[in-house]
Amino acid sequence: MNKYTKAEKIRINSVGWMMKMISTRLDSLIKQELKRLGLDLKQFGVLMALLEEEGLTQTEIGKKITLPGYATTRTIDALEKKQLIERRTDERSRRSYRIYLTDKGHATGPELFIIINKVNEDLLSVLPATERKQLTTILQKILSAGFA
Amino acid sequence: MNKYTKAEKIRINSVGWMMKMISTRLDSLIKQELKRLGLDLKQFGVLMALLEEEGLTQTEIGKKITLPGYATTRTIDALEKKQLIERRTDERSRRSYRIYLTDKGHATGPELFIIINKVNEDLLSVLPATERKQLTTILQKILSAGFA
DNA sequence: TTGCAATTGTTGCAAATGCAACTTATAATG
DNA sequence: CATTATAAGTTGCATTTGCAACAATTGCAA
Repeated sequence: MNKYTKAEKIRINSVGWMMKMISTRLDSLIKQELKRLGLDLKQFGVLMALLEEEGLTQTEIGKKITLPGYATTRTIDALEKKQLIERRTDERSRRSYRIYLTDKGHATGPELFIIINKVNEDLLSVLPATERKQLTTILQKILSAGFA
Repeated sequence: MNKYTKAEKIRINSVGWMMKMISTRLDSLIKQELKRLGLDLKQFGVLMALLEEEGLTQTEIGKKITLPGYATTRTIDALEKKQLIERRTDERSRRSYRIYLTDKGHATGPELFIIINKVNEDLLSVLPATERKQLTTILQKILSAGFA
């Protein structure tokens, strides 16, 4: 017979389970780093989306970072109150806003990039370059196939 | 110059970011599947931990699935109310419980395994066997190195 | 042994979350 | 056009969450 129970085999071999474990840890690390900027994970996500492309609607932002509408609204409320972003009227449609970073918002960019790089380095530190590349390629493949 | 902004490069190349994206999607898929069992993600985690090994203390369960103490308490409260698990006194220590699955709890095992397998299959469907193996190996390496 | 520190688990309460309903605006259809 | 459907965004409210304080027990060290 086998020295593992069924559940143990699953935990050890399940890519999904392992990804969730790692992701939980990533959240915790990032949250920790964000604390000194006074930001939370959602705000971080919205800022990253806008650093990538400004002038998005709220819905577009939500899609990009997988955030439901009501949460996007509230996160943008919070970021606007901190004066990191601003809602501008969309001249093509009166029911949507176009979201832009303020100068203060742009200034957070470098700090956020540092956090991401630091966390990625932590995550990948045990892997040689070959495996880092393999992992990157594989994840890109999964995502570009429409998963998430 | 480069056709990508800095943030876009990060999003595309960041292993951490991609993992978080995928993990969010995994949560959503699993949550969806769990709905018909009347369970949430935390309860799912606790049950998986116990299917792997019974008789753990609450703290041990929390460590295994990365759940803080207060959440473990409440999740176990809920599972006990559903009669899927039971708290037994620990004869070695009067401040901790040993948690066991009930018959009803054991019976959920196969259903949970099916969910995991299904979600994993979705996740990996675009990858050939070689890459599946690579990914598994790499993730195991990261985790066994103490990340998470 | 006694006193202090650490562990285990629980809980009150404020804050965050998620659902569903809602408003307003645009698109589509006859 | 008028009507209906869809989309964008907001919000009330109940539930869930997370922090911090707590009680109870055990470990440790003087």
